[in-house]
Amino acid sequence: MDVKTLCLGVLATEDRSGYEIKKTLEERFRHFFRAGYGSIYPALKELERSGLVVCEAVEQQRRPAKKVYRITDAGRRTLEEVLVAEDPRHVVRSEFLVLMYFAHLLPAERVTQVIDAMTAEFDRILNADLEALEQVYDTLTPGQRFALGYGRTMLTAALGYLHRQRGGFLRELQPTEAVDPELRNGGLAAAGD
Amino acid sequence: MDVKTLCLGVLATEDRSGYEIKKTLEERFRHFFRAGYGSIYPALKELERSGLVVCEAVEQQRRPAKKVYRITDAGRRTLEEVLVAEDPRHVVRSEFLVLMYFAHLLPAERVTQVIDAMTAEFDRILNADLEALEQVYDTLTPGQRFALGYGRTMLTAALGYLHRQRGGFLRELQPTEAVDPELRNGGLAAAGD
DNA sequence: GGGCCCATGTAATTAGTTACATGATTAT
DNA sequence: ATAATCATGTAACTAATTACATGGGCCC
Repeated sequence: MDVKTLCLGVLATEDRSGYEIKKTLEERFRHFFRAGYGSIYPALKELERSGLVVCEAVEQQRRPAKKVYRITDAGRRTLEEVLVAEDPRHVVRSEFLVLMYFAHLLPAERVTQVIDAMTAEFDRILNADLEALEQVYDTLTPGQRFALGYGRTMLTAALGYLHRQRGGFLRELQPTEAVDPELRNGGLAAAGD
Repeated sequence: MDVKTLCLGVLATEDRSGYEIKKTLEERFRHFFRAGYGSIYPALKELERSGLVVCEAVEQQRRPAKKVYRITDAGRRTLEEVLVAEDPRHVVRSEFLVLMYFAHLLPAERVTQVIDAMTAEFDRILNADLEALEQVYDTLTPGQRFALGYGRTMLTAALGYLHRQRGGFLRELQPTEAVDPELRNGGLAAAGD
């Protein structure tokens, strides 16, 4: 499943230009898929070439003209085929966790800074991006709600974990003051949620 | 941050061959980073070329010889520099959620099958892979425990969400029987956890 | 005047996956 | 005998990112 499939999926609901598809992806797929113009425009061109979408230039007042794409019947068939045939992957690639994993090799301030930056980013996604989606909850399909709810659940869990672990973790990284074994054990217990 | 950095990080703790690095990544980074031989071997070659690791061939009885890599001082410096300089990303790319997002375009059985497969995979990672790590909890650094705990928290939250939402979601996808608006509202409330 | 939004696109580069190629030993 | 594990590597390919290139309109 690549950006071509994504575009086809977005176009299955409504005709859109490449630019508008990018906006849609930013609004709705932000927390689980991202794509830039550098992959969207070539994808649309390729979809057109293979007859899965058609394209119409639309002039606008006081705006550059845009190329609006519409999915064809062949496109709908292909979309369903792809979504039925491929087994979907769920890949997390976290340089953040890699850095945490190697925390003992780094200055504690750096670790602190990275945790706080990650917390801020998660918080922003949850409270700005996903909140905006809640506003239009009624207009969403069950699947869109499912994906939204999944994102909300994961971000909430992540923020909770960061909040609970931050203090104890950073204390453990300080080699200067000896850590009470009881406390370290407390860290273990706290990790269990 | 690429596979080169990962290898350097793993070697910062202990000398290892490419094959052993792969095993380590599978055991310990499975839920947030993966790399195959096709990226690990070239990475080690490049690290050696730039003097960040050195390599020694080790003959073994009844086993093929292996090339054990050791990190150099320059390697340790570079590793820290990279981990301090780059701001780490945390990227989720979920074809699973894409498929859920487009669930209304698919047969309900397909959606069911995909949810159940995802559930099984999460369950396996949580109960086999991460459980094995708990066995050696005492030998882990705080950072390794942090990463482990994060993974456990996320997987538990994901499994909880899938478990809670599965029934209601699949019912909503059935267009045959009309859905009681009250129930649909119930789905909304349930999504709020 | 500066910066952002709308709007489309290409080229070079990066990075990683997949498949191929080889081969001994060990366990079932 | 057959599969799995140990062990290394390359070549072709796929896919996406980043940077570049262009240009009008709108808002402060």
